[in-house]
Amino acid sequence: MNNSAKLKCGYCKHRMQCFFSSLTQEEYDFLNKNKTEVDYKAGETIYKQGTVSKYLIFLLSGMAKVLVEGENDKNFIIQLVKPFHFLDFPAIFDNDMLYHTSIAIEDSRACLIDIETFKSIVLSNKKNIPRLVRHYNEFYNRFSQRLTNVIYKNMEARLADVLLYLVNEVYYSRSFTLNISRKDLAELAGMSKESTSRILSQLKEQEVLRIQGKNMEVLNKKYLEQLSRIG
Amino acid sequence: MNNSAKLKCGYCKHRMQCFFSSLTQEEYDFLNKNKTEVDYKAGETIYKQGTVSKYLIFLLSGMAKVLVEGENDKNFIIQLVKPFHFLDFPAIFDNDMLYHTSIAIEDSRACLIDIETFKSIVLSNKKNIPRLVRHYNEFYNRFSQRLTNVIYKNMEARLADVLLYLVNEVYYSRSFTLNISRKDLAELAGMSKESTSRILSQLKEQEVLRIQGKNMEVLNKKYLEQLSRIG
DNA sequence: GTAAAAAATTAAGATATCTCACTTTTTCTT
DNA sequence: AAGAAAAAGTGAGATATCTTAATTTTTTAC
Repeated sequence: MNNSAKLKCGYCKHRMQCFFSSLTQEEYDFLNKNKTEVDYKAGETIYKQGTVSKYLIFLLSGMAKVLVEGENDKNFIIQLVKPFHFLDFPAIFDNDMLYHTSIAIEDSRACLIDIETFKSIVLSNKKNIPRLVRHYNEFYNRFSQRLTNVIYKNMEARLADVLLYLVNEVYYSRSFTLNISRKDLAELAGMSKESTSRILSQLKEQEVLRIQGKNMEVLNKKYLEQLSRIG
Repeated sequence: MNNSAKLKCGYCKHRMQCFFSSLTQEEYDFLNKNKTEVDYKAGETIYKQGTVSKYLIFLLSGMAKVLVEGENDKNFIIQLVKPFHFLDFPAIFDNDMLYHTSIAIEDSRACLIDIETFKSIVLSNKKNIPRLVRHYNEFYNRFSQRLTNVIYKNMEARLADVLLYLVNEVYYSRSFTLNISRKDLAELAGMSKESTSRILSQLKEQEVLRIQGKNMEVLNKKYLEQLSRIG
């Protein structure tokens, strides 16, 4: 990982998509003074679960996965993170711990925001509070969703959910080139990579998917939506 | 459910254990004017997942369970809530939705705090923010823990976790009288009630537990802790 | 461009967990 | 206090999912 020219948040054209969409000029200046930008190569670990962080990490380009590390190289991926979103949020105003691991999927650039700076910006103006609380709501909602999926759904339904997630929230298209491995797909669905392969083959057979290596196209999205509901 | 005399938060002897431990006298007065106290009988539903709430619900006495409702009467209990803690938190500053269902386990009394009042108290003084954020951290941490348990652990380990939870965080004693059913135990561990019964019998056989109906005693806590780790 | 390494696929047997059906115990109702 | 209803316990067979191992395809490195 190495540094290079920093973006100036106050002038950033992506500002409106970002958590920091409506700060004052002083707040932007303060933020800029207390952030670092860092590059990560695909496969590189951004942070490890159980460590204390000095930063809030915000993705600027590329893509990363946030996961729970289990034993025997068995992980569970909670989400794929895209630019202008935070990776896992540390326990601010508490022990600043990070509860998950994050790994770059593509070559990525992240903005590391000093936690104390973030806290003082949040506290400086009460209009920032609803924004922060909505962030927690989203997080909570996503987590709740993931938990429900794993508990109640069978493999077919879980994999259908993953495919729909890719179409609707990651690639925004029914046809895409995967930047994650089959093992990652498996870890998103919370099952073994062998079961993932087998179900993908079935879906290909049934002409629900077209698959050629990393290229995929969802031919029958309705069917996936049905699978997601009834398994 | 029926009302009766309201507690005055500002004079409540339990104030220091409560979320609202350090408000100003005006804030307490404002809070008191905009809350309702309601009684629930054991088994009564306090709120349903997917509904919008006008209140934050804070438990004053008794006990409640917060759960995800699945199909065919198959639920997953996220936590048991004790007095002076919030039940599931609605998505404030957003759609005010509740994502889980809550049911009273014992006859209980809850304080229903008007959401707008809560929001204005939170925004009125920045010293309230860290308290709120810590609440979200706790929630997130607990959820993360639950997800990990369900994904990585086998039945023995999950049930051991539930028993340790009861000892360490619910009854604060190695011997206790259960106020929840075997089905609830199963729904805490995320498994069928038959499997729960079977494993409890095994643990009794191995003299890890003493069981007489609703009375239980953990005889070998070390063993449960070991089970929780290695399954 | 070829060899080596890594990733993906496939099939078969192993295992964990669930479901169903039945019995026993406990709780509730009158 | 008796009978009915609900909850808990038990065993056997069914099922979903994983694991292992062997094969094929893709990627990487020189």
